[in-house]
Amino acid sequence: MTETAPRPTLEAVAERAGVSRATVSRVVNGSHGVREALAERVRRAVEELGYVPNQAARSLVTRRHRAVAVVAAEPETRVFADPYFAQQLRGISKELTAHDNQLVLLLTEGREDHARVGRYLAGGHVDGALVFSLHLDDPLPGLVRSAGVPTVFGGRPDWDDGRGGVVYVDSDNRGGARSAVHHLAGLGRTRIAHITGPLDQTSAADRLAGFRDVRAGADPGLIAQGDFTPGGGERAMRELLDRCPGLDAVFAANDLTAAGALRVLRERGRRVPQDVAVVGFDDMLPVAEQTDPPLTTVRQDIEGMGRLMARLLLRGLDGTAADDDTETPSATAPGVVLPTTLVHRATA
Amino acid sequence: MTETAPRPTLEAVAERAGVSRATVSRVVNGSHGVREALAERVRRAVEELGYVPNQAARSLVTRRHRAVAVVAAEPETRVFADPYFAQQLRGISKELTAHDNQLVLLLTEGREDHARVGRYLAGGHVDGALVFSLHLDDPLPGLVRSAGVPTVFGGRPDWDDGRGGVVYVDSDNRGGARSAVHHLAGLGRTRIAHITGPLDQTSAADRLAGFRDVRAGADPGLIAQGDFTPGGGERAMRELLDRCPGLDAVFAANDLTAAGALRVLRERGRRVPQDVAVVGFDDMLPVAEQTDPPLTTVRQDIEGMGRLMARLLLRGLDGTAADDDTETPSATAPGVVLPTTLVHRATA
DNA sequence: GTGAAAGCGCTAACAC
DNA sequence: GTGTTAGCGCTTTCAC
Repeated sequence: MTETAPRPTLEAVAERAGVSRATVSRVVNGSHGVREALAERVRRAVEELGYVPNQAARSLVTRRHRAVAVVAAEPETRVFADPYFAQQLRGISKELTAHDNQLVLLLTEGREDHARVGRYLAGGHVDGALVFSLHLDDPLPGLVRSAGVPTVFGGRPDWDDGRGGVVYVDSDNRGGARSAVHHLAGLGRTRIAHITGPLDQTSAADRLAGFRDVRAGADPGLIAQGDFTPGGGERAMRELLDRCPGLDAVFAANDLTAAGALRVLRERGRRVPQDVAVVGFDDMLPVAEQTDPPLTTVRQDIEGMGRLMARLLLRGLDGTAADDDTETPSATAPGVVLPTTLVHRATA
Repeated sequence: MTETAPRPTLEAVAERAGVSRATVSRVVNGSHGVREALAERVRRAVEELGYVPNQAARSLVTRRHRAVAVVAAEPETRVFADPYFAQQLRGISKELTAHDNQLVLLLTEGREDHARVGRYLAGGHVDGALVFSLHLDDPLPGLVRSAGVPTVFGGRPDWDDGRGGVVYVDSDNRGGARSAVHHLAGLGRTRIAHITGPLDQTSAADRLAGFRDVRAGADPGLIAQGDFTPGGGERAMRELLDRCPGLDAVFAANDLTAAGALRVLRERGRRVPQDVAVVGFDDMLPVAEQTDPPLTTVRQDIEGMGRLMARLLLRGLDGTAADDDTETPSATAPGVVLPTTLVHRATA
């Protein structure tokens, strides 16, 4: 653990370049109206001294931090159960980095942490927040609101279906579900079952809604609750098979669930896809490609969601972000819903 | 995206409490030598105004940021392939939070990012860094060194086997591997194979070393290279079976590898554990409990590693951290190696 | 014990 | 165009 040497200041650079601090500041911040000759001298001095701006001093006057908080409830969401959150993080990180912003990670473990996060956000330490709020009664959204920090949500917050000006990014869960079920129906399957996710999460609720869109009058016995885990998928599949031995297709709310269902199907002697066709959701590669047989599933662009969240936030912060990108949605849209695509493998 | 209101300053609190800024500062920072009556008045004013210290202003004078960078190479490590890194992050987050430090996440995607990270670290934006460096020729460690930031590494850096003052936290990979192989031998197995991880990572190399410690004269044909993925495990297992059809045990370098090996074993008609006993490494619950049969494996306390890394760093920064904890290692130890334990399930 | 005052390093008016 | 100046909100000697 080496001791960190005193860094050169603007002052030092100015002296070395034989100009004023203001001029150095202008050059460093890329503002125009500095004669090229001078600018060059300054740049050289910066280089020679290894000058790096002191962000604390800068923040003190600009009130900008070039930092964004990412808030996620760790135990409640499936944050670490599958690579879902990790991929979003990756997208977020890329986008923030591209615009020279830092990522401050705030993980909450329970109620006690909420106060801390609220205080931090309200403390004006970051310019904005990216919040993952997937549960019905999540206190986080309210907290963030009252903290008065510009925020973009990951996943449709259930408490705001279009009224408020809540900005969020989500996958087209409902449309994706529809396409999955349509595909199954197109295969000639008539007894299509659905294993849901935990229905207090909007993504799970939306996928169920999509299923119902296509199978309006479906036998309720063909719907079983899962929880986005393989174990939940197994339980639900057994239940389904007991209730409706004649089912010929299953739409699972996510890939992990489908993996569990597949195991039970094999255990019960059903051939996939001949006897029972299966479609998942997510297209988590490590899961979907490793199932036996490989899983047909609905792909969502998870990393893209993360990138978009960051982009939207940055854009709200100032006119700085990614105007070059065609994906940028209309400025008035409260929520942005990314399309999904069906990936054909072997289970349906 | 609400507009953020102007926050109250120290000045405002001082005025309200009828004292000087200095006194408020003392109270806020918990320094002694302020009469209780005054202190109480100040606290009330802080409360009423909802005062939160401006960290930028504070950092400007103290040169401390109460922030730590976590640096990880995203594509190279298996950061997001399994929940390994996520769990470490969780441990780190908990520990940092407990000591009121923030976590700045720096993900690198390739060479281009190294310069950025180096600049950031050298820029004095954080008080220290937690760096995950698992590869032989990783440029990150060097970068961090020259940035002159207090650092703790995650995993034994290969380029420093005890000489320099490098602080790191690692699992007892070698000892854990030994216990796995001893267990297999204790079961009476005599033709024990090993599927390695990518040998440019110290963890994989150390596990191989542990295997060799116990099976000194082992037939080289009983060792096959994997890459910590299920696919790699499958390939290696096939290779092994082709070379030595009579093998009766396999020690896989991690659980994912073991999962792949298990599939091939079943496909080739070997019963587990009757014909071939299998032991993994990591005890990643979603994997180890879901294999068929459930996997016997070497558990490492991943979250604990993360916590310890943070604790060590914080301790180095000042005398602030976790002196209350018995796990804190001796001040002179360059690296800390956490014990592993064998978890018995059904494969061995 | 408490207050007054001097900066920390930077940006942004405002002069020149 | 470039320099001068006044703070941003806080901690910290140093008097009292």
